[in-house]
Amino acid sequence: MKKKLSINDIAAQLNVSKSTVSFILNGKAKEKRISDKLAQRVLKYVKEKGYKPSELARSLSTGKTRMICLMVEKISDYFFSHIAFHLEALAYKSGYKIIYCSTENDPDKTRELIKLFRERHVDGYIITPPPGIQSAISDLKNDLPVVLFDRYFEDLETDYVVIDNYKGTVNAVSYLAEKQYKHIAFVTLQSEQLQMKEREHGYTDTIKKHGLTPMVLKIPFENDADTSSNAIRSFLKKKPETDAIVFATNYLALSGVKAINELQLNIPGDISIIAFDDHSVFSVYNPPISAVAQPLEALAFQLFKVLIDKLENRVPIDQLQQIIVPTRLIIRQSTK
Amino acid sequence: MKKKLSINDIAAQLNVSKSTVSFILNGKAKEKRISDKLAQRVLKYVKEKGYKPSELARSLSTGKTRMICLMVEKISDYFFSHIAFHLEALAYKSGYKIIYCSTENDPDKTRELIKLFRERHVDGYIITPPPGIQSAISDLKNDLPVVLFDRYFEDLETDYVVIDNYKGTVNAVSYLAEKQYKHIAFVTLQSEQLQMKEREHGYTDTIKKHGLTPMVLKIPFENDADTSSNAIRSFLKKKPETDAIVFATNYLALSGVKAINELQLNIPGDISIIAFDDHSVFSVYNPPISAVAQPLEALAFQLFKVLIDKLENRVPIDQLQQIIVPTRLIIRQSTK
DNA sequence: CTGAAAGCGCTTACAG
DNA sequence: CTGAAAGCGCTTACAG
Repeated sequence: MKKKLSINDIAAQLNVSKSTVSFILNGKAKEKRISDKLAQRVLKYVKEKGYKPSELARSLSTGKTRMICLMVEKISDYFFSHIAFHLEALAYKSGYKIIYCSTENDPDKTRELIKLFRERHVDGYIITPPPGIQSAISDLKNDLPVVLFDRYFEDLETDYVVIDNYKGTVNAVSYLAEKQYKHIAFVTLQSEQLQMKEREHGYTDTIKKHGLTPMVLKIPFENDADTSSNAIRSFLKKKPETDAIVFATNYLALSGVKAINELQLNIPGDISIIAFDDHSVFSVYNPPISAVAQPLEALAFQLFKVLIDKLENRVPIDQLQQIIVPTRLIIRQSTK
Repeated sequence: MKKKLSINDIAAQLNVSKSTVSFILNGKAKEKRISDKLAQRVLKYVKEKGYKPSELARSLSTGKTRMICLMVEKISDYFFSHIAFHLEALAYKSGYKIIYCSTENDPDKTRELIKLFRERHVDGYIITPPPGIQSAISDLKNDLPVVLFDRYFEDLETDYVVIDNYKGTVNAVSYLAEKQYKHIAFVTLQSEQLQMKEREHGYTDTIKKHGLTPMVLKIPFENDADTSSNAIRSFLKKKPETDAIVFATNYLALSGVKAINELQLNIPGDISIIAFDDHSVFSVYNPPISAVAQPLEALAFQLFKVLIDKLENRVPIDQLQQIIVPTRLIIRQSTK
């Protein structure tokens, strides 16, 4: 392995001090009133030699690592892996790198992860917090920029970027109600997470507004495809009048389709469905499934903007930035 | 923000030199014959104060960052995001962190990314290489451990972990042939990638072995769901005798299902299908889709093992490690 | 058994 | 306009 060049080598070769080289490399030549001639000479040499300063040394010196920690519930989920993809593109343009990790919604694991990333001095955090870690988040945000997403804490003031969960189900249910569906059910998870609560409220409020009766099925949070489709099947047997279902997540909708098929019912002939949270397979499904879509790229954009504005001091560290991104109702063929 | 403790503070408080503290913290107390009493005192104090050495400073000093670069085609793909998830769990246990990036199969972007990660001194690389970057990979692996996965180069000796693509389609086609299907088609992408070639060879060889006639449809690499399902539909119109299809990727299979539905054909009544590469939605699809599954966790395990064995010098740097992981044929209801 | 010192490769206040 | 020097927070060969 060929020896890596250091700024000392460059300085020695060129007979200038390494401060001068450093200033030139960091674009402070003008500011430090270094002659254009010298600057050009250094730049040319550096380019020739393909010298790149060590980010490590720079980090130790500046205290900045240009790394962002992306802490999601599970990186392999459709939603999170797409956010990761879009964030990467944005970070790339700004010279930041992203380290990810999965909390699996476990508060202890999350606290441990935060500790580990602090040792590595990442500059900022993007987090989908599990329940009960308000104090860890609070400590963290005292020291570094933190933006929560997907969910936040009502009892903790933080920056966050979320979608309008409430409005999302309001739109879905309103659409169905206006199409004259009379027995619109809601299938959700047993979860205290804010975003789930809000999806449910959007459903309940809209159902009532239209003078209909709410029918809610709650499935245990830990479930596999079979247990949830079984639960949905028995629910439908008990409520055969159901003519439409709004699902609180995309995977619940897939289990729902399975249950509906098993009951030999037709979508949308017998039952129409709308899923919260779009999925790339929905458009190639049979039938293509209507969805309340989370605008992934827009979310990632807002997330990155909120964080980078703090990292680069464009927004005061203590100024709250709370962004609510609207959802989009995509009607495909799973609704009449 | 409370001032972070440094090793100097610890040493000063305890009236010992920082070398001693460093040795104790790194478990070299015995080796350096430091008294148990002193060691205990230091450890206790460090624990009390919650002191954690700065990984950054340690990295600059040791030249190791305990970071691994995971460079995949696209982090949001089902396959890659799941590999990322499993790798994270393994890395976590070993004290490594993972930085990801997406090449989008672009050689120039990939070369640029490698350059950026080298500046950051990551310790090792896990890469799904785009075509034509043999020389960049070759340079890289001269300096650092690199393991390719999903695909590799026939003209470059490297460590790699791949699945047995050839055997994967052999198994799928054999299964169908033994079930007496006579007109088994293969739908793949126009791609020169090794893994695609091998899937195709597995198909062709097995078809011939059974005395059948190969029918191959190649869809442009850049495609959306509609163009591919259109292509499949016209293919099926031209070859109405087709009684089974093996798809080279999971998304092609979804497009295929769409095309088959549009033609009012029944799965598996009229046409049976098997997809290469399982997907979490397959089991909740209508009908559930049979698949040649890539064992995600096993792949991640092998990948990590190959890399970590080199990072920790358990395997000589120049000893090639080339692992081929078998696929698993999962029969669901899309085949009779 | 333990400490003083050099070194990793940068940045930046300070001095001239 | 430019350089010598300190500092970021560690590790580790060397000396005693």
